[in-house]
Amino acid sequence: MNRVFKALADPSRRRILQLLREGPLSAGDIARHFDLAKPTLSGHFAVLREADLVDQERQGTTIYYRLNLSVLEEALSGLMDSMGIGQGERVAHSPGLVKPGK
Amino acid sequence: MNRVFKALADPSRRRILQLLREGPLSAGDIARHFDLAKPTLSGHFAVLREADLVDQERQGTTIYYRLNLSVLEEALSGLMDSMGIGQGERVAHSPGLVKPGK
DNA sequence: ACGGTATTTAGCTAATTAGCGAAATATAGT
DNA sequence: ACTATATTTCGCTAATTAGCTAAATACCGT
Repeated sequence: MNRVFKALADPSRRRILQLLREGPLSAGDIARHFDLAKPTLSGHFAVLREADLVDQERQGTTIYYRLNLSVLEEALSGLMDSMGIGQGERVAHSPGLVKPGK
Repeated sequence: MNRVFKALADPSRRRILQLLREGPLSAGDIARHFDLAKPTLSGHFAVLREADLVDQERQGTTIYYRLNLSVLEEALSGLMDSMGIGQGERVAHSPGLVKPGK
């Protein structure tokens, strides 16, 4: 859980997670959105992977990254709980499920 | 907002925020909970202040820190929004107010 | 086996960070 | 003015981090 917050501390990494929100992307796809060298991005992927925020899947020569949303949710709601934020229950907006507060 | 996540990346600083959840505490009060030198803690306070996560108020010779909950909420819900988490509205549990999703 | 594409690993540098002890500052009381 | 207490600033060190280029690895097609 500490790894998650460490991972979230970098803006590029937060941006990567945002991009993955739409669906899996290859390392190259992601790199196209940044002005950083591939190895630099690769390092960011490693950090996200170690925090378990993304999963990796090789498909031929390209590697796809997929957002692990549950880990992010867990960490954020864990922090919110520990800070006493949002003790309410969460109610879906439109076609909705009820998610318990913890 | 980047400063907030940078500030949250350190476990000691998260712990400090947690302690402040109960109410304002002096630097010394907080220091008592840690095994760190005062100057080290003072550095953490500075980071939290720069992130606007806490307010400082001098009272005589002691300085009190108060949690700035709204900034924390803002940052966390901002991230959640950008990640597509929690698009539901938040409903208070018991004696409650309704907080809009964004 | 070779050549091409995708990605990571290795090795480096510069910047940032967390920690410390010692000294400085600020306020209160005498 | 002096002493005591609370906290910060200064100056340092060791560890971590983000960035780079160059080289290595992995897989595919021929």
